[in-house]
Amino acid sequence: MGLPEAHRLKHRQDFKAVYKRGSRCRGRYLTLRALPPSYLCESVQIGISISQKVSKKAVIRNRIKRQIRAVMQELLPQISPGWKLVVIVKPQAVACDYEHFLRELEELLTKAEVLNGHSRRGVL
RNA sequence: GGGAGUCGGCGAAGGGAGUUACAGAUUCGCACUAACUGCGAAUCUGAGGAAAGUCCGGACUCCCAAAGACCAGACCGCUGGGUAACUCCCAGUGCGGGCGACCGUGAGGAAAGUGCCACAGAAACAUACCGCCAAUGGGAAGGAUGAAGGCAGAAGGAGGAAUUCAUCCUUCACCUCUUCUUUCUCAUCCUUCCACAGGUAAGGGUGCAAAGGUGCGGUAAGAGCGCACCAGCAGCACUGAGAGGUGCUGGCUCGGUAAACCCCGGUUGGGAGCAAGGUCAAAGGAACCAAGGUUGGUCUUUUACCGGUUCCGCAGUAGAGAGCCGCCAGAGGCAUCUGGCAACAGAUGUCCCAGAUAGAUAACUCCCCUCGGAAGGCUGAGGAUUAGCCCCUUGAGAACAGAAUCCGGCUUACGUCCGGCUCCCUCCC
Repeated sequence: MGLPEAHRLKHRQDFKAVYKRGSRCRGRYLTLRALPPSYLCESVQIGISISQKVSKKAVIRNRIKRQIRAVMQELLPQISPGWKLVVIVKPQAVACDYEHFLRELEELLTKAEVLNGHSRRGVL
């Protein structure tokens, strides 16, 4: 995984908690679930969910995951600490490339008020 | 030059550099308490030929108590070799296909037995629908010969007697016998016709398949009925390690199906699978079921094991999406040599080459290369045009596809590139 281990969302309970109590933002290609910080966790934890409905080929699913991870890595400094995020990939995302994901995620994170305000104007 | 066959190689995204990140190994440093562990740095490594399908064969692990014999079951099926093993691989044999290089092959037994062979067809293991034949038997017509008689006619001779009339004598007629002719009957033979019995399995038609095939003779017509060649079968000889091959002789012809049962030969404990399994703390309690049971069967021998299931609870850590081990040095890769036609084996040297577990390879920048597109310039050429070079901009550099315990195969998907050898056709010398 492209992200440092501290920023990974690994356990089933964490995923369940995000699905149960987190807010939801829908985009064209992705859906973002976000759980606000609790005082126990300090770092941002990110998980990615991609089902076989998106593509039956593991190669394609892996490529999308890697690209999303790369985007998150770039956006990581701007995210307020403590959030737990799950990115759900929609079937339309098969045709996307890195630029698409970057724009979409920045939009979704802003919508969910996860970003700490210092938007990078240069990217857009 | 074109087409084809076969063998092999390669296939992170053309080559290189860098930045930011990820995973593992090793080393070092720091923290810590001894370990485990955590943090940081450096170096190295980081998906495939199919990683895929999960179809075979194994390694490994556990369960079924252990061993032996027989049976059952399962699997295999041309020969020889290779391998840990295989339904895999190599070399060959037979058969089939191709002009050929070559390719395909589930290839023991159908003359041990049983079964099945749909539809069609007369018949699918023994039959005769159409057809062919008229030898044999039968029927019809004609002819020839023969035999015995009957009838009729003619001729001849001989004999006999009654009645009527006339006369008196003969003839005719009548009866008997002989010969000839005609006709009928019977028998035999010949010719022609019929096809009722019969002969036939050449031909037609049906079918995947129809009683060895072709030719000549032969026959009433036919037929291995005879002969020649071919195919099949049996025997013998030679040859090969073997499957087989070659030759000779013989009698004479036998459908297919064994991925139907079966027969023959060979091999073989079964099951579950790395979520296997092992390991880690100081403990137990409750409920229910069972009271000789444990390998596919039988027999024998010896010992061995002993209740089972579910739920609750258990410390800093017993984790259900899982802590550590298993878990990556291996039937390993590469090179050379030796043996072998080869598959492969052996020896020596050298190398370490993924070990994740929400699952590691990404993002970006720069330079060069190849290809495509657009605009412009230069050079050679008489020109159209074409070729080369330079500059600018933009795009592309793939397809199938992602390790999950590990190996050996098979199958499927994909693709250009590259190369070797071989065959066929055409052209030139």
